[in-house]
Parts: sequence; structure tokens; C-alpha cells
Amino acid sequence: MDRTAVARVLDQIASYLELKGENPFRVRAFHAASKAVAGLAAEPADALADGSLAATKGVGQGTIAIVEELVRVGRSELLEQLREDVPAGLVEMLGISGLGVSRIRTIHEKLGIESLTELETAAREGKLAALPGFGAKTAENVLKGIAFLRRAQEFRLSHHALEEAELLRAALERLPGVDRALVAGEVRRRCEVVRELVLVLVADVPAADVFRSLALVPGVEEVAGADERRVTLRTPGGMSARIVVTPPVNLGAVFVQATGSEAHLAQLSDHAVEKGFSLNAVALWHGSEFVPTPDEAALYRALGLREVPPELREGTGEVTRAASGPFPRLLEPADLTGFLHCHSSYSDGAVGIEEMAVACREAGYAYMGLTDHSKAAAYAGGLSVDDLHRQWAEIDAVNARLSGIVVLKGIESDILADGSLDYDDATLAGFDFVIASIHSRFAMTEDEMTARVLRAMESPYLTILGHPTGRLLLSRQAYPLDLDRVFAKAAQAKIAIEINADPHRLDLDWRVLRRARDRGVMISIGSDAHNRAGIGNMAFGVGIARKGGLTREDILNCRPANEFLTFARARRPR
DNA sequence: GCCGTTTTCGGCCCGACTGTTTTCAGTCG
Ligand SMILES: [Zn+2]
Repeated sequence: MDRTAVARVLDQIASYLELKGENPFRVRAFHAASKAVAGLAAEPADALADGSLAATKGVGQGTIAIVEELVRVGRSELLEQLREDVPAGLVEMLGISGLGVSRIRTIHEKLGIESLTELETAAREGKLAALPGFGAKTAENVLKGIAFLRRAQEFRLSHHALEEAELLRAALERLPGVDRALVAGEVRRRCEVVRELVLVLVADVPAADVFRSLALVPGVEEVAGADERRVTLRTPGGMSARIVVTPPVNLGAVFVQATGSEAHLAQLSDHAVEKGFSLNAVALWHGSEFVPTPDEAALYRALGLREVPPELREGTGEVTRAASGPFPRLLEPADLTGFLHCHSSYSDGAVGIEEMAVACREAGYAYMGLTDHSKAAAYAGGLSVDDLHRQWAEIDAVNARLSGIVVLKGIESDILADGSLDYDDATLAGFDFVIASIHSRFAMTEDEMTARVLRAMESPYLTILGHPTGRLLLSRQAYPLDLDRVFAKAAQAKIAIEINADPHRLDLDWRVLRRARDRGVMISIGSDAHNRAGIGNMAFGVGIARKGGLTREDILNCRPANEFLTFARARRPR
């Protein structure tokens, strides 16, 4: 069992215990343990063996026993027991914003409801609003919540999808007759959420032979009948995976089509027809003449096009673009010199400053912009002014000790409801740079929210606007915000806007990046790391930047530390 | 359940909003 699966079990245990009315601190402990496991640097079995699991904050004897059990037998006795005691539908209801344990218990006891479907019916029929403590607004929000949850259940977050895809790819590549297995589809296009996995198998044997050996792949089941070149599977993690087999000579045609998107393929097909070609499901043809496409470049070349980077294949003009010359070199992970937006154990992070800095250095960064939560974020252990002075002293000490990495004094300051930051200017002046973001009071109109953000951008100490739309992918909608006005202000005031690289956020959305860049907005990629594993977030941020067509010139933290600091200082009063 | 320690128990994250009440419980970040 991998980190994700173990973390999920621990989360589930927490939810079931919560619904059973268990000690809330025990519930919280399981949630914390889940986060800790998800943030491990190694897989659970290895972390158990080398003692790093036991050394992790938030993991004690109880968690270790469960992880051992999960690694050994793949299931948890405690969770199985809880499943018998509490209907699974009630746990699903916890995912609805506005429903907590106490309301769910009322719903269960008074209406006998055990599933989302029943809850939906009750809300429609007015039975929910009639419950004590409930009303019309609550019922309406519950219906909205159910709709959101249903849609969310069709997708997976990109990091989970990538993990599943990679495991499946490795397993498929070991099958007899398979030369190579390649991940295609939304994962390859670096989409922010993923509906299904698509993999291409290169094989010189008939597909039927390959499919017969699928039974060798552990935990995978076939869900849709195979034809002569395709089959649909269900992965151990519950994702749908489409597998396409091709001989090497047609890999280009098949890989392009397996990668998509629909919109890209439609435009590509139109272009092909114009040039006298046709692209069917398995190969490229010029009239009645077969055209070999051993790789994607061969396919695009035959059509008179430059090879389109997979991230850009979204039908947003890239085919026309590919006819007119080479694409710019998109951002690459190694272009990043600065590791920005990370938390330490001073607020809600799991590791200390020095450990994080050393890990950043190992990952190849030249500077680390530490940004713990600010004092308004009490729930996340936000720093008081006293805490700040302690932290700054420690940063100075760490910088004196370490070579090869510089720790910068930053903060993720809350933007309060009125648009002010939650430290006074004298305190803000003590930071090397300031990220400001919204963590509360989301229920505002677009005008109010825009005014709030614009007011925050008046602060001469603000360097970067953090996770600008506040979305949590598949769990919370973005708050309304007039991005065009925010971009205009950012360009004029020389404030960078963040791509938050946490796979739960990926905010800014890639669809608006080009607009921001073309208006002269500097973009910054922030990891939002809360532990060492969070260093890996940056790869997802890079994927989103590439998807938005950005290059290293567009990104603030591709610049060396001194230029980064110059950027931050340029706005400040002298 | 985890943590820390005056080491085996006692405390753990709290302030503010929201929708529902008619003075506040429940939820959220
Ligand atoms: Zn944040």
C-alpha cells in the first residue's frame, strides 16, 4: 500500500470516529497522522523499516500499528469495524460544506437517511429544511454541495492520477510482448484534474496476446471488453484506465490521439484534411497511401507542423501556431532557482527551518523563501510579532551555518476582510519579501472581493499575491474575483502573482496565465510545502506554467536571489 | 491518538461568521 492509500485509510478512520462521536482530539490526531503519512519522503513500508515513520511528528504507536497492518495485509481491522457501525453515506456527507457531524447525526436520526441520494430527495421535498436547526438556505446549500461532490467524484487530483498512472505504466511495461508503455491522456497534458488514465503500449505482437496477460497485473480488473487494440481497466485506486496497443510503426499517430485533447485532435484533423491527409484511429494516411509515424514528431512533420508540446494540446490555437514556426522553449524544472512559499514548524509545517533548507539545497535550489502563516491565521499557528523575531534570529543562524542555500525571511500574510494585511508596516518592513493571500471570509460578491484584493495590493510591502482565487480542486470553488483588474494592478504596481503549485490548488489556473503574462504580470511559482515531500509540488507548478505557455523569462523565481530581492525592494519606500 | 514531561497524565486550536434562532450551536479555515 502506498502513501496515498494509507493516508486515505487514516482519514477515513478519522471521519468514521467523528461520526461516532469519538473524542474530537482523537479524530484530529488521525487526520494529522494522515497528513503526516501523505507527506512522508518514502513509501510506508520503507518508512516503517528505517524508523522514519516513527520519527515523524503526529505519528505514534497507534498509527504505526495501523500502517504495519495495512502494509502486511492491506486492510485495517479498525476501519472494517467502523464500516459496520456507521453507514458509508454519512461519511460522504462530511464532504458537503455546511454539514458537520452534528447535523449529519440529526439527518440520520430524524429522517433515517443513509445516502447522498436519499439526502438529495429529502432536500428537494422540503423535509430537510423542516428539521430543527435547519432552514431553506441550508437545504439549498446541501443540494449545491451534493452536485459539487458528484462532479468531483468523476475526477482525481493530478498528483494522485500521476502516481496511479506511473504504477500502472511500470506494471504494463513488464508484460510479455510489450516493448514500451507510455502515459498519455490528461496526465501527459498536465491537466489540473484527471478523469481517466490513458496508456499506450508499443508491442509487436497482436493486442489480444497482450490483453491475455493483463491478469498478471495485481489489483487491476478489466471493466470493458477488449477489441483488437483497446481495453478499459479499473486501477487499484479506482480510476478508469484506457489501454491502447500499437505496433511501433504507428506509435506517432496513436500516441497523439491517446494524448488528446478532443479539441486539439479536431483541429489537427481539419488541418490534415486540408493537406490531403487523414488520421484514423490507428494510422496516418495520405490519400490511400499509408504514412509511417514511428513517433509524434513524424506525424506533425508529415502535416507540415512543429511538434506541439503535450501541455499545449488544448485546442487554444496551438495547431495554427505549429504551422508558423517553432514553439518557445517552455519553462523547465531546472530553470527554477528559488523555492518560494513554504511553511515550517513555526506555523503549520512539519519540519524545522534548517531541515527544509537542506532539502531545498539537495533539490537544487539556491534560495528558499520561508513564508509561515501570519498572526490572523490562528488555526494554522500563525506567528505573533514575538515569534517573528525568534524566527528571524534562527534564520540568521541557519544562514550562517549553511552554504549553498540562502533562507529568505518571508511571510504568508492574511488579507483581512477589509483588504489590509495583518501586520503593521513597521513589521512588514522587517521581511525580505511578503506573500499575501486570503484564507477566510470567502463569501463576498465579486466587486467586494476585487476591492479587497486591490486594496491589499496597495501595500508597498506586498511582493506576491498568493493562491489568487482560493480554489481547492474538487473540494472548494474559487471565490469570485475580477482577474483582469487584478492583473492590471499587478502589472502597474509590479506585484507578482502566484501559481500555487500544491496539487490541491494549482491556482492561478493555467487558462488565464497567458492573459496575465501578456499584460506584463510577473508570475511566481510557490510550492506551499508543509513538509519535505512538498518540495515535489514544484513539478506540478511547472506543469501548469508550461500549460499556460510560460517560459523562464516570465517567472520571478527563475531569477537569482539578488534579483528576486531587488524585485521585492523596488516597491518599498526608501 | 499524540505529545511532552515537573514522565504515564492532562491538554490539545481558536475567533468569527452563518443561519437559525430569539440567544446561540454548528461550521470553517
Ligand atoms: Zn495559503
